Amino acid sequence: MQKINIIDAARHVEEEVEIGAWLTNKRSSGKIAFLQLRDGSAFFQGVVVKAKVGEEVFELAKELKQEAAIKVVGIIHEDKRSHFGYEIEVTKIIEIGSSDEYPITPKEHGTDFLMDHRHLYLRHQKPFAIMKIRNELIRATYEFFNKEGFTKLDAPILTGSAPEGTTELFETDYFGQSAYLSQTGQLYAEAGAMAYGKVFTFGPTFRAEKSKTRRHLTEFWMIEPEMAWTTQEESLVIQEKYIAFLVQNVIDHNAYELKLLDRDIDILRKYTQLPFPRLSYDDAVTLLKDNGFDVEWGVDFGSPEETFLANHFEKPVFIINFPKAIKAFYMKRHPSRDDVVVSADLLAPEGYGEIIGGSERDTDYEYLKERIEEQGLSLAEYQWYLDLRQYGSVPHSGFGLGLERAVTWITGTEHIREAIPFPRTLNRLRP
RNA sequence: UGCUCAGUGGCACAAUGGUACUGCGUCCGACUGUUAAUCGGAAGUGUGUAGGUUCGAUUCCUACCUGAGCAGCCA
Repeated sequence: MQKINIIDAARHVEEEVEIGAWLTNKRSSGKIAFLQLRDGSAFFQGVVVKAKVGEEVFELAKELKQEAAIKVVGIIHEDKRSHFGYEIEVTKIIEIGSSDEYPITPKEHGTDFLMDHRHLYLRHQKPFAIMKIRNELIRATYEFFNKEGFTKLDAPILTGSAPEGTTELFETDYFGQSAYLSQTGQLYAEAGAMAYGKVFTFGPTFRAEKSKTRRHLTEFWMIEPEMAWTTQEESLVIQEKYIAFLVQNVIDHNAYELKLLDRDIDILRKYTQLPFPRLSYDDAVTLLKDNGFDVEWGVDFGSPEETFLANHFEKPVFIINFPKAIKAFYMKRHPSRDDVVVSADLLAPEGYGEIIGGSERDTDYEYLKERIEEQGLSLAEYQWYLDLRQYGSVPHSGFGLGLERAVTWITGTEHIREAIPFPRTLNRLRP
């Protein structure tokens, strides 16, 4: 007899199979019981008919508790009365691991309770669907960048200095000296681009900002591609192609999960249609003013502004060439203007905010040295970075995508803490 | 950090200045197609912490703790 996963049930119709599963819920009447099963691949139900299995098996079925681990033997049937379209007519049940007083009941629970039980909550349908889609985004990311000729180059997580200076960092002890958890791999990616042409980093990132919003985590995963011999315009084309590729792969591979989440595929399809609109920062300010926003040229946009801009276009939109004063020191000066840099943020629709930040990097040694000093950063700490401009400096561009922001947006989830297995936020370090 | 809101049995909620409703879960029973199944019965603990007002506080007041939402910061 064959052991199968639930997701493959369609290929085993009318066959007798064995499935290792957990019981998510159970309903029973006097002569028939429905066991709601999950095995990590999908969810479906087992039907236990007393007249067919006999007293003993039927009684066992009725005694099983929520989250009991069982081996189920039975015959797969196609059946429209099952949400999954298929179900298993159970002939035999073996209880492998019992369960008692499982805390997450079939009724609704509060966020705090569910996050306290995150280690168990991961078993349930919504986290299941989101984590499967997260996995697809990770898989598709590797596929995309490998296909495009990138080399994955890992940036260090422990660093000796603050790459962007301004942001708060987690500090830790490194054999008697201060070390910081990485808040970006960007500068290291630039070193990689000068070595291997096109590289991407993909790893955890830490921000000790006391942010308390649905878009922030203190620990999150970031994908940071960096490309030598590449202008910002060329980088934008890669960025939109990458985003469209991610969305398309989720549509192609996660129809089941999107259905569990009740996510509208037609909306997602719009996000695969290129190009994405590009709006200059100048024009964005004008557009916002025309729509009643109280903004002045030179300020960074807040969440309400970002939401308005992205919803205005119903697609992800690039906001290009931000004021120099509000952006990082390494961004390239605009060729004909002194007040803006060659940069772009990609704003996701539906209020999900900035999912990509990127720019062309300045290539000039003296200019970068000045800007590092201007921002009060330690020249000694950045000497290695300046070396990249001393030895064969070339035009190059890069960007960073926040994985959890992308997951939250594509899955249509309310809060970013749902987009990572064990979220770290201002008020949560456990489990 | 600021503003706003909230803290009641394992969970989710209700309530009046007079020691607390209901549902889920649990236990017992019924039911041949359920979809957070339904129906009948039972057990269980007690209003975040510390003060104050009051004959009496879950309710009113003060402080604190914890959490949530929003804002700032950013991905």
